[in-house]
Amino acid sequence: MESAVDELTRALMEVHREMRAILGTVARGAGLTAQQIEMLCVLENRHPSFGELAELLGCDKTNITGMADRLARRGLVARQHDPRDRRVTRLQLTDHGRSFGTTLKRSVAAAVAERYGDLRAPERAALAALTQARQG
Amino acid sequence: MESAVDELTRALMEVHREMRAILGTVARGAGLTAQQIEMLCVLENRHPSFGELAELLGCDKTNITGMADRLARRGLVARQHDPRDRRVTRLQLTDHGRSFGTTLKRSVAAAVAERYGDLRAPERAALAALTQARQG
DNA sequence: TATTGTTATACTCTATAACTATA
DNA sequence: TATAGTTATAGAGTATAACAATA
Repeated sequence: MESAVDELTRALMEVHREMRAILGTVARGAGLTAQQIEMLCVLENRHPSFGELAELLGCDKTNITGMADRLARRGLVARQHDPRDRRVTRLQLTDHGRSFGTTLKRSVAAAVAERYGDLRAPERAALAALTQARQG
Repeated sequence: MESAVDELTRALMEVHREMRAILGTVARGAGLTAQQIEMLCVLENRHPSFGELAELLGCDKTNITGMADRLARRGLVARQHDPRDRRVTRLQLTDHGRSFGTTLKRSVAAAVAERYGDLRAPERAALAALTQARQG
């Protein structure tokens, strides 16, 4: 018999894997990678430093330089120097990046609806609670 | 105001990103990659063909060859030829791979407990049901 | 001295196209 | 002819170590 935490872990792992497949498909169709879509989504409500981005994405800060370069080359993001600490660089969506991100989110939402659209209210509430509880 | 699907998508994206960070940290500590951990987890209850593995992991089948090679080199998985169709190869956990996977799952569960441990029982049950319902 | 972002390097993940073996 | 896995190739993600600029 499984403990409550093991059961929760198994469910979260499966959600993670299915979302990874969805993001990969959407990214492929848009000529991007899943990691790039994730970065665009993270930037939607934030203007983080490179170090903060690394922590948000769960990777080393040395990776952020190259990812930012590749997204900047496509005109989706732009570097912004922090005036209060000249060591710090922040990343921002461009207007193009923001509208492109909106299009991507619509594609992801369509795939989510197809895959999870038959969810009952309790499951949806649980998912919402999962992420909202941690913001307080 | 957000639609129900948009809200669900946002929650799933956030769960995905946080699980990605957790898996990355656990993988780093174990000298593996997040993708390798995912493959070991997928193999726990299945013995899929390479094509099925590609679909489960949301990537092209050409990637599976190299991933299987690298995990086999560490003695964690083993190829198995399907006797009914000699074109098909299936992948299996070795005994070592299974016990190693159990250790990894314990690390992931510990991180999940720390991050999501304040969830109430109803939310946990709903989340567990989230993925079980879809198997029927 | 410590921190932030960068560069150099090596390995892994990823998709596309072409290939071999089997059906 | 069609399908399963492989190989070759190129680009992207990843961590470690060393570095320049700033604090």
